[in-house]
Amino acid sequence: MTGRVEQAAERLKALGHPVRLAILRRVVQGPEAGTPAGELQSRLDIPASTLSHHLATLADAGLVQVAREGTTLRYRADFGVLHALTDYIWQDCCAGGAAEPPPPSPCCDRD
Amino acid sequence: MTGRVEQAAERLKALGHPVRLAILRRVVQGPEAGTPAGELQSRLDIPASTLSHHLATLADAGLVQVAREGTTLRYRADFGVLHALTDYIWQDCCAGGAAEPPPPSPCCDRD
DNA sequence: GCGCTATTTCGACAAACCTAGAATTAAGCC
DNA sequence: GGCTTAATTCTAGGTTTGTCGAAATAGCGC
Repeated sequence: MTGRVEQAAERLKALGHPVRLAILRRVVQGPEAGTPAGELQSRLDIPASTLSHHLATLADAGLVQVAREGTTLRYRADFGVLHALTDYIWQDCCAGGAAEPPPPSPCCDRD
Repeated sequence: MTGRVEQAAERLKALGHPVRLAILRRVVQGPEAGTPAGELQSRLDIPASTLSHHLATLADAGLVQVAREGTTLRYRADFGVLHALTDYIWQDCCAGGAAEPPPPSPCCDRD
């Protein structure tokens, strides 16, 4: 069983790489149905195997989800997980600190 | 020169470790003047050298600040940096996505 | 200066990560 | 089945990380 702290750490680590941050940005700005891996590859101009590796890291962390559509795989961001992560930082990690946390994101309740 | 993406990635990576997350939590919950390294060490029960290594990682990333007080070093969280980081995720990385970002933290404007 | 305490730096080792070319699987089409 | 495209998995390399004991540094009091 993976604890909450470990899960948050895994997700933060997954975000902690410039290429993966760039990937996520592209995925977020892409269509809601998901962005094909090939499109990410041509846009970011990195080898397909390297991209695939980073995508797997993001997917393993639960930050993005995959869906097959014929031969192409579409990746889309999981905003719920992303939200839970930033919430975690302020609610579970930094609660009780000297600074007021930001509001617990009452907006953005998709899924 | 380190770009904004690289900086955000470095900070996220620094957060992406269970022990460092635990350290940060302790530091946040400690006194505003900072928590001595020795107290962190006894509370978390990890070797001093290991702790020091993680503290250096957090400090290099700018997430915590150090201040000497006699022979003890006090570590305290930099909430401004922490805030800028969570804001970055939603404003610079995930802007324009399908989900509404959380409000750009109108509260908590310390620093 | 000497001793004492708090903390870091050094050194070494194993484990994990990043990169990317080559080989492989998956799906569709003829 | 064979061909083509899309993407992953395999394999291998060099680099970075995590851990921790031992040694070194920093500050204080005598």
